[in-house]
Amino acid sequence: MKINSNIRYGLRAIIEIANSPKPVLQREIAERQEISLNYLDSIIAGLKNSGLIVNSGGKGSGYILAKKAKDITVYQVYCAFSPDLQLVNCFCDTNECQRSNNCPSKDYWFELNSKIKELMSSKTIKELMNNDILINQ
Amino acid sequence: MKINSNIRYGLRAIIEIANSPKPVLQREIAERQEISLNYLDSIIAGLKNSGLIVNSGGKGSGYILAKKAKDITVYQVYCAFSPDLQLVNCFCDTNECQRSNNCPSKDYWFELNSKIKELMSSKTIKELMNNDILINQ
DNA sequence: TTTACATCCAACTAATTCAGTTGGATAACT
DNA sequence: AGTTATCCAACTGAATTAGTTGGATGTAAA
Repeated sequence: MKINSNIRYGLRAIIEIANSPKPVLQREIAERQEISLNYLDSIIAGLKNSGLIVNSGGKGSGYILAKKAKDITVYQVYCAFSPDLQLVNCFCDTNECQRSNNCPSKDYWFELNSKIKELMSSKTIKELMNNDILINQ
Repeated sequence: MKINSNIRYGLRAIIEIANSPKPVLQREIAERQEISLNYLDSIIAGLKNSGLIVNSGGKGSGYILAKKAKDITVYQVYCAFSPDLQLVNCFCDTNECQRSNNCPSKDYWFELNSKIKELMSSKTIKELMNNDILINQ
C-alpha cells in the first residue's frame, strides 16, 4: 500500500495554494515545492478538473482554492487523481469472484476500506494549513 | 492504494487453515480457495517464514496455525508479504527529503499510516473465522 | 504587434512492480 | 521404485509509476 506521487504532490500543491495570501502561479508552486514544472502541470490539471482550485481571473493570474479550505478534504484530493478508493477488487462492480457472497476476508477489506475513506474524508485542508495564515478559512 | 495479491491470498489461506478442524495440505487450500498450487507455494512460504503457520508434523502432514487465532492479526499477515507499512517514503530511514522537518502533508500521511496500522493490528484471525468452528481460539 | 510567459494537452519512455508460471531439488510415505 | 508434498530460484508478460518531451494556445507586457 502506497500513496502515489500524484496524490502526494497534489496535496502539497493545494496546501501551498491555501497558504498563499494571493493567487499562486504554477511556476511558484513548482519552485517552492521543488517539483518539475512540467510534471506539476498534470497535478494542477487534476486539482482543477476536480473543481478544487480555479484560475483567479484569466491566464497568468494564478490559482486560488475553489472553495473554503475547511470544505476541502484529503479524500477529495485523493479522488482528484485516483478513482474512488478500492483496496481490493472484491467489491468492485466489475468483480466476478464467485466466493464473494461468503468471504470473511472480503468483508474485512471492505470494512478497512470504509474506515480509511473516513479518515481521509475527515481531514480538511484547513487543518493542514500554516497556522499563521488566516484567510480562505 | 491497493492490497496486493500476496496479502489477499495470504489472508484467505490463513483463514482456511484456522477454520479447518485438522491440519490442511497446500493442495487442499489451493483447491478450496481456487488459487494455483504453484502460486500458493510462495504464499505459504511467506506465512511460514513469518512464523504464523507450521507444519503439523513433518512433510505431508498439513499446516496448522503456529499460535492461537486470537493472537494473529491482519497486520501480521500483511507484514508476512510486505515490509512495515509506509504509505509514503517521507518517513523512511532512507528518505532524503529536505522539507521533511516542516511538512504538513508528511505529518498527515504519518498520522494516517499509524491509524491504518492500528486498524490492521486490532483485527485478529479469530474474528475472521467461521463461527461454527470453535477450535484454535 | 511582437515576444515572452503561462497554461493546456497528448504522446512517449525507462524503470519498477505485479501476478503469476516454469522447472527442478529434496524429502517422505506407500 | 514411484508417487506425493514441500521447498526454492529463476523467468516472464503485462501493467503501473513517475515522470519527460514537445508543442499548441491564449494573455499580457514591451
